[in-house]
Amino acid sequence: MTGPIDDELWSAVGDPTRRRILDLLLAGGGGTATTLSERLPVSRQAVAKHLGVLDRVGLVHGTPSGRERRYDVDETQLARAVAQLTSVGATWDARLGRIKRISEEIQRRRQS
Amino acid sequence: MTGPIDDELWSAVGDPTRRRILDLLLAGGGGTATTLSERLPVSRQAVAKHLGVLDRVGLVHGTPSGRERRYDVDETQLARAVAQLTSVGATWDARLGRIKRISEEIQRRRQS
DNA sequence: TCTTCTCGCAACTATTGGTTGCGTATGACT
DNA sequence: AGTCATACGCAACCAATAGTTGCGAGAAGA
Repeated sequence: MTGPIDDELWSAVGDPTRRRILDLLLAGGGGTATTLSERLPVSRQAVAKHLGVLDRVGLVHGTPSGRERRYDVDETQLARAVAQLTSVGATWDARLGRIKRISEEIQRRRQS
Repeated sequence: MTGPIDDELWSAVGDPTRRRILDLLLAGGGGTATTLSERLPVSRQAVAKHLGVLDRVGLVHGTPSGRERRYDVDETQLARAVAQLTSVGATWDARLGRIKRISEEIQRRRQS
């Protein structure tokens, strides 16, 4: 339904700093490495590196504007990532449910 | 609703190999480092390390049995992880929706 | 012009996911 | 019992990455 799982997308959103960067970009409607680093506990260069990997996997898009480079979230790609998160979650959930039903079944048989 | 986001849990399931290990444990009803490594493209020691971090964050539980150590999924903790995945996904989804509505609103105002 | 700000590049460190090799202990077989 | 096979754990090593600092360059503004 959601296509093959994209490991790059996962590891991109697997990093806590990158998740916070996405949060900030969503909340503030975009931003630069400098403005983002002011609200994060890491340096501007660290943020720039993260923006680089987010850009490479397509979750954000950076456009140079004068002496600064503004980054914005790619909504389509983020929606894709969200779909994959919920998809994997649903798969595990289903397996957990099946295991629970099976173990209950076994218990029932033992008691009879 | 789901409590604070647990970065350790996230980075635990952020690794593709660890996700596959969880898949295999769920599908096979547990396993050992050796049996898992037979179905994975990495060595037994790599799997053992991953099982170590999964154990530390509580997603699996290893019990020594004779000369082997069997690992099983902690269903409660995995359910917690799934809840966090879907929670973050839902948050992003909501923000995406809000942004879309706002941008549509702005477009509407421009046209009038 | 001169200053200031933001960016990008380079060097360096720590952590982590991966490997191989080896020693040890437990289970199995004769 | 004695031996063989197997599963594990530990250590050393390598590559990639998340982080740091320092510096040079280019655009904006006084």
